[in-house]
Amino acid sequence: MSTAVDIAGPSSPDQPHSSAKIPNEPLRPSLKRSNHPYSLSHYISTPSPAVDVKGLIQPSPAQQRAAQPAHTKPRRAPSWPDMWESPSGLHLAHAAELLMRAGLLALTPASTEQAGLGAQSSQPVKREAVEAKGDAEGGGSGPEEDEEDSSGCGTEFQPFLGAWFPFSPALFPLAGFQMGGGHWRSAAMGAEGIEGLVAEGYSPGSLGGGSGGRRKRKRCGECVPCRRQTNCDQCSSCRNRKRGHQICKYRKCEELKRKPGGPGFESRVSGFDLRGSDFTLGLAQERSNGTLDG
DNA sequence: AAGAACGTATTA
DNA sequence: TAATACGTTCTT
Repeated sequence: MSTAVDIAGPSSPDQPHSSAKIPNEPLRPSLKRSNHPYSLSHYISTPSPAVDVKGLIQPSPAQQRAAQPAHTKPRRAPSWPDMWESPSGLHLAHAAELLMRAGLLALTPASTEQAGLGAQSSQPVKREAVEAKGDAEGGGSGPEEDEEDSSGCGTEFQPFLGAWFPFSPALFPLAGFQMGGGHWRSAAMGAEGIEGLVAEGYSPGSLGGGSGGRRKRKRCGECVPCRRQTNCDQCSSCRNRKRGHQICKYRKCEELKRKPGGPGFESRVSGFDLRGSDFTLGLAQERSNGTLDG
């Protein structure tokens, strides 16, 4: 009896009726590639409205206008990515502020220290903001500056978040939950986490929200259905390809069949402890236990 | 709940 | 620009 999990399945590779464009490689090169051409510093230094961190603190009038509802009601309630991808980032910043007021969101030691300093004199914070602004605008920065930026991003990123980014890095997993579905990475990984996402097939645009649309997950390339190279041409998806826009049922990635976030998503979020790094530590533990992915 | 239909992101 | 296919909504 041949079942759906049989790689040969209803249509083995020698059968002629695989439809139009079946990749020989089950996995796209972009998925396999571990070294993404873009480093974190690229996204930091690349001007992008979605990465305009300065705008999170003091949104320009234009950004504030953009944040207004302005017109029609959304078809559905904003999801996490929607919030994350807000042109000004105001949703997330606002949420962070509310959490901070509620005492749920602790600043990193660096940030509290900076906050104290800022109470007396906002100079340090301002200076860093200005420097970061220069980076973000990337205006006139020579190649040597790029070099410096990329080499130092590992050490710059943490103060970058802790000092004047108005919320703890612990918020990043919140966004990451939805961003990556089963592939999200903890912010405890810092730059690695983000670059990991990129390396896993998330285009710069999808990460930064460039196009502002929803992001698509990609097939894992490793599950049995992904390994199939031929369409069955018999399932409803194959027969109804023109209208259905769906991949053959026997080739549908197991990972994509699950809801983004997967089982346990709710409990992980509800058990989220924003204070301190307990949460990120827990995530690391989960990861090492192998209970996180999959 | 499952499947169909559609919108649209992504890729070649 | 067309093809592919993921995500969402609608229908059964």
